[in-house]
Amino acid sequence: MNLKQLAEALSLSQTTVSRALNGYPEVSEETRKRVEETARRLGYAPNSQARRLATGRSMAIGHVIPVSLHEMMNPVFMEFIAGAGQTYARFGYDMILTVVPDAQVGAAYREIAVRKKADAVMIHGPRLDDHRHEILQELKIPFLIHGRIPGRENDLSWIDMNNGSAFETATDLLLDLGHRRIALLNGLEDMDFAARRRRGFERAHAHRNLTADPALMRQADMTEPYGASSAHALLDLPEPPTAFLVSSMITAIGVSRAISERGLKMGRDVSVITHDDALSFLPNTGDKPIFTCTRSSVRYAGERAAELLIDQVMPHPDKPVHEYLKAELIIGHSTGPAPKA
Amino acid sequence: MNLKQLAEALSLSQTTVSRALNGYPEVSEETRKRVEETARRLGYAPNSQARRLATGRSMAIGHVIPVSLHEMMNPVFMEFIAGAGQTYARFGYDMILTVVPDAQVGAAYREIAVRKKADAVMIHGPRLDDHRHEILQELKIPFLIHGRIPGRENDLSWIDMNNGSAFETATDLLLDLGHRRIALLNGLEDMDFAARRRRGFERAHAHRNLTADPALMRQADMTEPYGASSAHALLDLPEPPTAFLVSSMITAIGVSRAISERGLKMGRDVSVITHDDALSFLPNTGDKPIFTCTRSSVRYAGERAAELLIDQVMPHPDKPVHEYLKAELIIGHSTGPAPKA
DNA sequence: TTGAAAGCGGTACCAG
DNA sequence: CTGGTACCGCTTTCAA
Repeated sequence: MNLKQLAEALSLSQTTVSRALNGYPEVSEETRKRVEETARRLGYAPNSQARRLATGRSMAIGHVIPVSLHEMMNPVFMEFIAGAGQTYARFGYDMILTVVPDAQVGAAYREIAVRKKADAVMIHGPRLDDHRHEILQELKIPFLIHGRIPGRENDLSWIDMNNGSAFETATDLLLDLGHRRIALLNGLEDMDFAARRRRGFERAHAHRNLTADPALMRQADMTEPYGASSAHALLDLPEPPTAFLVSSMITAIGVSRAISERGLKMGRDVSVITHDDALSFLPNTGDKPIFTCTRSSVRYAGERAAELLIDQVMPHPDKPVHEYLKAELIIGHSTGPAPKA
Repeated sequence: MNLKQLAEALSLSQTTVSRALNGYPEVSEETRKRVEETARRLGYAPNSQARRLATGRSMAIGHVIPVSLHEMMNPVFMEFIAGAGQTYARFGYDMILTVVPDAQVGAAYREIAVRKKADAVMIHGPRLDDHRHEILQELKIPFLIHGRIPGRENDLSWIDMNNGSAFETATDLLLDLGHRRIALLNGLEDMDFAARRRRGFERAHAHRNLTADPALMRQADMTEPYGASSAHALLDLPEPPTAFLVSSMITAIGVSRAISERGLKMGRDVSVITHDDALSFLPNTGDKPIFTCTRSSVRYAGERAAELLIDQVMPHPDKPVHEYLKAELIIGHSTGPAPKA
């Protein structure tokens, strides 16, 4: 069933039928009703490819996600995607998802732009030395960054959470509780978000004329075993930390495992604060959640990001947009006063 | 840069240029070289929409994933998607991902089919009373099921793991170790995979003339808290289980947390076997992994699924295809002989 | 071996 | 308010 056939069935021109279906004002109400009714009855829907070709708009947004060695970003990417996807569906946009090895992301973006597969694209997980935005600017395709690229905060569009201040606040809480040896289990610090978190951690120390001990700071892919083995190693030190600040719930679960494996109790013997991305399968909720955390929903970020990007694509003024999401600090069972030495 | 411009730049017809680029044999080697070289230099790539319209093939596969109340499927869906996506990229297919509320999946599939957005689609997470395949058959679009729909094992294409026998084997292992009160923490049993796992669990008991105690069987979304609270509740019973068989690593982590919260030791006081989907962010590896498990990589399933589906779309005989993935049983730290009563 | 031209299924401009 | 028609950019048949 295509437009031509539908028009014939209605004894109308393709033009009129098309106009009726697309809500043009110059069609009589009566004709419109008849057209819509018949279209529904015959199950007609315009062929996407044809419409795209004719309009020049693909009504699709592209996401290129790298499957790097750093697999740990995946659950976060994916949760973000789920949020964005819902928004796209609501606005009639398609999401085209490209999953490629790190080395091919540039090529993947280029394909999308030059073959006109999408009207805009999203950048995930920016690194300190990221160059994807340059490719995209050269290709003249609108894009939005989930995160920020250092030095390009003002002229590129992005959505991000307050990584630095969230970690500063969390560190403050621990310092307020009397902890003086605090370990940081961070993500890989060539990622912008991790670099910011570390700076926030150090800032909190600096404000009290303390310096964070480098021996207590680690960075790695945010797996569960990373949390467990790091916690064991650090607690084995002659001067072990009394608290941990962790970049991911998954890693925090590892830390909590190590703590109980040593016969200690989290929140009493060792305090833990984690960042909680509010991943749907790892709820850390209730009136007093397991982990004290800084929480910011990645899924919500995805939803908002999609809206922002759709806005950029609309025939609009396109000044860069920025959206800054504030993580909340939530007190759970995992923190308490530093034990007396 | 479009075909016309490229043809002009080369002083050739669009026809010849198109043929040269698409590897048709009737083009002279010399012209082909020249065309390819110039295309590369000018950064030409054919517009996808136009090509799709002309060929009638969209070179895309659709995935519709429901964001249900049962969020817990997400990490599994997403890992599968990541696997499939890589395959698509390799074969030059696009993946179009639609994320909608449960109630709209039918409509979403219909949209894809009738607007010709994709050449084929994937069905995720089949339920016992699933009807998606009927819609798709009516729409005459090829599809593949990740999992099986009861009663339709022979005439529909699917890829699945051996849920039943994997859980039967796991239960056997526990019974061999002397456990007689074994708890099952299953996913929601209106999902086909969970129903099969339960039957496998019961079968293992039946083979020894035992019956599994219904009081020890639970089903729910596979969260971490579900594991922890269930384990606590069950271990509080007058006759507590000595072993747990769990449907997901995430839930198993909850179980392990409950065990240590009670001052017990997993693998000595309480045994645990979990199914391990080999999610990238939850590695359970090493020469002796934390959890004894049945393991089957969902990501690999995604890769294979994509290949099978692409095969179906190719101009080919299209008998239904089935692929049966065998989970391996891997012994970790979490299992041991049943404690003396 | 190359080219002209007719689609593919829509949208949108220009007349009437 | 309705219809004719020229594209959109590519593939593919038919001729040369």
